[in-house]
Amino acid sequence: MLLARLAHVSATVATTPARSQKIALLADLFRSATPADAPIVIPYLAGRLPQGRLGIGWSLLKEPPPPAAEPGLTVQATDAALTAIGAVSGQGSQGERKRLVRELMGAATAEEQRFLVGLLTGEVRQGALDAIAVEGLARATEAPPAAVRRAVMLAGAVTPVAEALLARGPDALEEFLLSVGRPVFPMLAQGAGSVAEGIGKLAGPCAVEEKLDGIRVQVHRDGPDVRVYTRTLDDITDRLPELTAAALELKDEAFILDGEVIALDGDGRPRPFQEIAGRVGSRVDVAAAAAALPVSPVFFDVLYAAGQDLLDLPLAERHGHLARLVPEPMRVRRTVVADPADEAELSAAEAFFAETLRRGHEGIVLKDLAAPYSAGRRGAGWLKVKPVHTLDLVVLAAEWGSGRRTGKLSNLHLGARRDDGTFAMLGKTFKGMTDAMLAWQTERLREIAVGDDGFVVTVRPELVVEIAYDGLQKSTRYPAGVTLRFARVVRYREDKTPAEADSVETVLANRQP
DNA sequence: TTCCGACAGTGGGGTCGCAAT
DNA sequence: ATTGCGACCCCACTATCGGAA
Repeated sequence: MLLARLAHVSATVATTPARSQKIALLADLFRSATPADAPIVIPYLAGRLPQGRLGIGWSLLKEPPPPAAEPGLTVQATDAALTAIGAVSGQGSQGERKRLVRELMGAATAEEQRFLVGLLTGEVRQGALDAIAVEGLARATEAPPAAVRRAVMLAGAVTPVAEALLARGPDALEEFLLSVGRPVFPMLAQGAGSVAEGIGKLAGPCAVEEKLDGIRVQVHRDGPDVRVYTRTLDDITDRLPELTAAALELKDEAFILDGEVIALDGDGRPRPFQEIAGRVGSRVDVAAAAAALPVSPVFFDVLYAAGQDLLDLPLAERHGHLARLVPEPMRVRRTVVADPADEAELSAAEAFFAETLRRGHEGIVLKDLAAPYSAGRRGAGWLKVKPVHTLDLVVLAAEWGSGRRTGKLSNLHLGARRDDGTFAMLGKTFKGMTDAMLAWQTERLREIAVGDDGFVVTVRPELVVEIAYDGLQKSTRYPAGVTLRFARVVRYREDKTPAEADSVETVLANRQP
């Protein structure tokens, strides 16, 4: 198959708003893929490379060679070229990689170049990624969509499922069972505004668990063999020897556990997320990193134990297995609300939330005790509740948006007031704005603009905006030495002048101990 | 007919490792 | 030694489609 065909379908999908139509377009393409093309075509149309990330970013792609006039690249030749690029490494490799990338891009037509840039940077922006591609695969192979989705979640990737389906038809889905050693996509939580709101939404018996601010891990043990995976199913076993040791201490021979890795002070308080992320990211000298910051796993779910797949069991039963398998200090703290209509239980849940924050943790997760483990879904069965802080900050500048925000001023630079009347930038945000706010702020900011370099529009510091954020983190980038975590716009405060905005002192005083 | 679940898009900061400067 | 880039950790929020209610 020619790459031109994929690129054209991708471009068509991008301009088609209806999801049903996107699925039909993808299914058509998948049906005409040969067995050799399919393992390439399907991930490509899901916005993924079969090789995973290749270390090619904007810097290697920003000045493409002139496009080819006629399409000649096949899908398989493209895949072979990318595999070759991925294999180049070591001193002086950047020049060779650049040459190979230019060679590939030079063989591509303009439409193919656009597609390749999206694919290589991970931004295909066709309004269809994994989920829609999986629907298209189901349509093309006449397999039940729900069964295909489940197989993909259990396989941890689309490609093996696609290959099996195309080779052997819908019956092949039965091969995709939960198995120890093969990671599955973890279940995720949705947000809730408050404890009461979350419990109300679940509308049934629920667990209230501490939400720990670390790195999500899935730990597999099969006899002496232990593997540790991240949320995106990267294998990080070698970076966290403590987890292998912990898993081998448990009495069962085979299990899959879901949990969080954190680090604790001598007095039991959690270390900041940044430190744990640094530890988990350290690959070169693991022993030194482990000595400097030992980490502990805290488990909250079990997917496989006692020789069985537990995914479809209700949480209440899975937790029974967890409690049997994992000793209490290695389990997340929790309480249970048996009757959401019981005022006393509700206030106990509120008290648990407050206590969790006092202990220095991020928040809580409310979990429906009847819900199965929905691998890979941001299911309604788990709801996270975190405290929200707000500040009134001054807009210092704004960046021109991209994609559907092209032509709109989008990403705001936020400043806190200093005593001398200047402002200290605390970070940026593009979140929380409706289309109407985006249009309004574009107009308003242009009125007070003092400069535009084509990327950033600097403005007179006159507009005050209320910003919600999850907390402060240390920063070397911003002048106050801190930045806002997960900042988002709540509303503009046209009733406030910059002189009434929050000061740097106020921000630092609110810092968590 | 209205409501709501699931997706995709639009980017945020930090940290590590690697290659180039 | 320092700098820039890319991968991957954490992530919030809005708009939209289409099935559920």
